[in-house]
Order: sequence, then C-alpha cells, then structure tokens
Amino acid sequence: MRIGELAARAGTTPRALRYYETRGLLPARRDAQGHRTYGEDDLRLLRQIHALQAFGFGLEETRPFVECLRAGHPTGDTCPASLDVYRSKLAELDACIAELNAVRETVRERLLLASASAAPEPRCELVPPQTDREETEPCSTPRPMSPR
Amino acid sequence: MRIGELAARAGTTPRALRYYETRGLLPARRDAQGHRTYGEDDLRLLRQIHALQAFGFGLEETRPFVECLRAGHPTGDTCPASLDVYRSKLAELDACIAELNAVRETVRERLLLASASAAPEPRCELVPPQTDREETEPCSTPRPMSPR
DNA sequence: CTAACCGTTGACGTCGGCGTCAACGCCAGC
DNA sequence: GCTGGCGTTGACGCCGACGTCAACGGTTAG
Repeated sequence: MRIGELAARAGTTPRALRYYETRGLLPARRDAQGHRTYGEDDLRLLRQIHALQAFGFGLEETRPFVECLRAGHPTGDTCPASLDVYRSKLAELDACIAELNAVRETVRERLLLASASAAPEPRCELVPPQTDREETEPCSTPRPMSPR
Repeated sequence: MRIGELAARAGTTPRALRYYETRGLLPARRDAQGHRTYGEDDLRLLRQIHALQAFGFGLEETRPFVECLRAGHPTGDTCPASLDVYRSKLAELDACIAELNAVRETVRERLLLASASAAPEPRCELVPPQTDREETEPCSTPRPMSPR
C-alpha cells in the first residue's frame, strides 16, 4: 500500500503521513521507485493517532500509544508510558477546566454588573434574543472535534 | 510620556505597544523627533487591554472596550459592543468547558479500563505516589494567567 | 507521443502576540 | 569625540500540524 491509498483509508492526507514520518512517528519502507510503502498495521497506528488527536492530544503525546501498538500489544494504552500520558492529560484537563470555570464566573459577574449599570432604568425590555445562531468556534487548546 | 516609560508603567514592553499601534488599537502622537508620545489616558487603555488578556481575550476582542474608554465612558464595558463580547466569550467558554469535560470523562474511563487490564492481578501495590510535582502548563487556548 | 495521475523533496504560509536582532538616528554627559 | 541610552523601522523566529506550491520523475492509458 502506498501513501495515497493509506491516507484515503485513514481519512487523512499524504502530507500528514509524510509529516509523521519526519517526526519519526510513522516510518515507512520504500519500494524500488523510492515510494513509501505501508502495511495494514500502519492503518491501525494511524487510527490510534487520530483517535487521540480528536481528544486534543498533541502528536508527541500519541507516540507512546503508537510504539505500544507496534510492540505488538492489542491496544495502544496497554503500556505504562501510555497510562502516564493519560494521567498527565487528566491533570492538564483538570487544571484547564478549573481555570476556565474561574474565568467564566468572573466574566459572568462583569457582564451582570455592566449590563445593570448600562441600563439606568431596568425597562424590562424583552427583545427577541437572537435570530441567527452563529457557530462560535470553541476551545482550541486541546482542540478536540476538529472539522473533518 | 514616551514609549519606554509607558511600557514600564503598564508592565509591558515597547514592542507590544508598537504592535498594538500597527493593529490600530493604540495609536500614538509623535513629537518633533518622530518619537511616539502618549498621555495618561493611554495608560488606562493599556490596563484595560491587559485585564482582558489575563482572562484569555484576544487583542481584537479588547478593541470594543478600548474604544469605549476612548469615547469617554467611565469603564470599558459600558458600551453595548463590549457587552456583546462578554456574551460571546461566555458562550465560547461554556462550549469549551463542556467539551473539555466530555474529553476528561472519556480519558478517565480509558485510564481506568486500561490500568485495570494492564494489571492482571490487582496486587494492591501502594507505591508512594509522586516524589516531585512537575508544573504542567495548563490550558493555553483562552490562556489566562500568563507569566508576568 | 502525450497526457493523466501518482509519487518524490524542499520551501514557504498559516495563526497570535509578541521576542529578538540589525542598522540606524538623536541627545546628554564626560 | 566617544559612549550610553533611548528612540525608530524592518525583518525574521517561535509554536503545532500540517496546506499549498514548485519542480521534478515514473507508470499507465489513450
């Protein structure tokens, strides 16, 4: 299997696979023409990578999982190094969530205070809220649920 | 007041102020030597900018607040445009927090499942947890609480 | 023969908010 | 005159995960 086919089957692009290779994450054999050649196993590795990326894992963080799979384990998270990544990710998420909640509360307070003082006389105006709902792009840091 | 002094008083750098100017966020007058000149008002604008940045607001999002202040209002969030930013930020935060919570739960489940199957015999090993606490850098997207 | 299509490497662009460096100007003090 | 300190503009670097383009090569189908 060559790069185009693997990319299509994995739902990604040749460019991404080449990038992974430069990072040492997904090395490829070469055929007589110098073209990259992959096996079925590589498809599993790619699926692992994408599953973790969808959760906001960085490429480096997927490495233990990928190597774990390549070592022959049934799943990528069978190895201790992968569990460590899980744990540090959990801690990171907890810290992030706590911080965002704190910010959220502060912003909410400010909004209430400001909208109160901005309307000197609370006229109970019930303006129909929003006619159109814009898709506001959410959290991008661990950025899960990327388009495509 | 020139750029170095204002930067020092605002706790930022000349580079940042020049950048703001290129963005049209903080225009400056010039003296005979071509040096940027600022007034006391600009210090207030800068404080507003930094306060919002500490909450994870992007520079563009601070613009309504800054213009509100320049329009002579007592606070930056007196104007409707600023309130809109507050509201959209709240929505963004809510979406982000919800997403992160979902990811957190999934990761936690995975960790439990994997650590359970990784230890075929739950040997109740009570290894002393962590000897050193590494400062894991938290959420960077709305990235509040930046260093300095 | 030529076009279509797949592959290769290399380099630059993207996004935000500046940091850092280069090369220069102007003014004060010794 | 020389040094130090402040200012100016312009350009490149950073970080992550690629997208996009350029210029090239090899295989296959018409």
